[in-house]
Amino acid sequence: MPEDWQELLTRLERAFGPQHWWPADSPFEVMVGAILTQNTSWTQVERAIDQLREAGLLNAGALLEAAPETLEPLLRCTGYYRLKTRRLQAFCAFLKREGCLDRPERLGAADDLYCLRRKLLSVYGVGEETADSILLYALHRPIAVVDAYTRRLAYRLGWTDPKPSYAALQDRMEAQLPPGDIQKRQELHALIVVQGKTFCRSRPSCRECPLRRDCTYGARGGDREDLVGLRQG
DNA sequence: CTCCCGCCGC
DNA sequence: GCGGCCGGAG
Repeated sequence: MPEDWQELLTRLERAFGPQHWWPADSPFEVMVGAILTQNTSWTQVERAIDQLREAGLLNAGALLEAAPETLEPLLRCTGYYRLKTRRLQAFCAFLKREGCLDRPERLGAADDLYCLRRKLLSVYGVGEETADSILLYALHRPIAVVDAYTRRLAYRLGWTDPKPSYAALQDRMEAQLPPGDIQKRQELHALIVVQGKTFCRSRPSCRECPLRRDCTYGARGGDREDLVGLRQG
């Protein structure tokens, strides 16, 4: 399959069904999750969010006022817990500066997409992927999210070099997606994550992969599971 | 042991 | 570009 992100979306949706990520959660919860999930599995993030909620700290005002020693034990299970305590509080301080401490969903309401994106990137602990996840899933802005799964999949499909830059890959996705289509962008990223966890893992399991016939990686013999027992290492 | 929806500071 | 941050699951 030549590079075609809409076709990819179609095939993944056929394989895995619609995902509807984060529809029920509050925007603030999505923002917290986006920060906590940095280099961390989502199951641990859910635990931490539950613990914050039970402690009554799942709102920006409370998080900002809380002592770091209060937050750290609750974030411990996500790893980098001291770092993430600082990042969460930095983000809440940013919400306060923007005048939406108690209305996080209104963040950047008056800003255009790229102005708001630049603001987010200026916050300590918010990089491109975190910023775009917040824009797309918490604030419902139309922007394509790139992550490690996206890079890996694009490379294995034969669409890119091994390490395309974030901006380069994002531009290529944006060039093919209907402008302003939020739902397609949300579903595409969600489905790429599912694909990345299920089949296109760092140790790929290509045998039952829905993209097997479209993928140059599998066709090149990249399926490591095929090699188990044949290699000594 | 590796891997997990990265980012910062050097 | 690279190491540090960090715990938990497989």
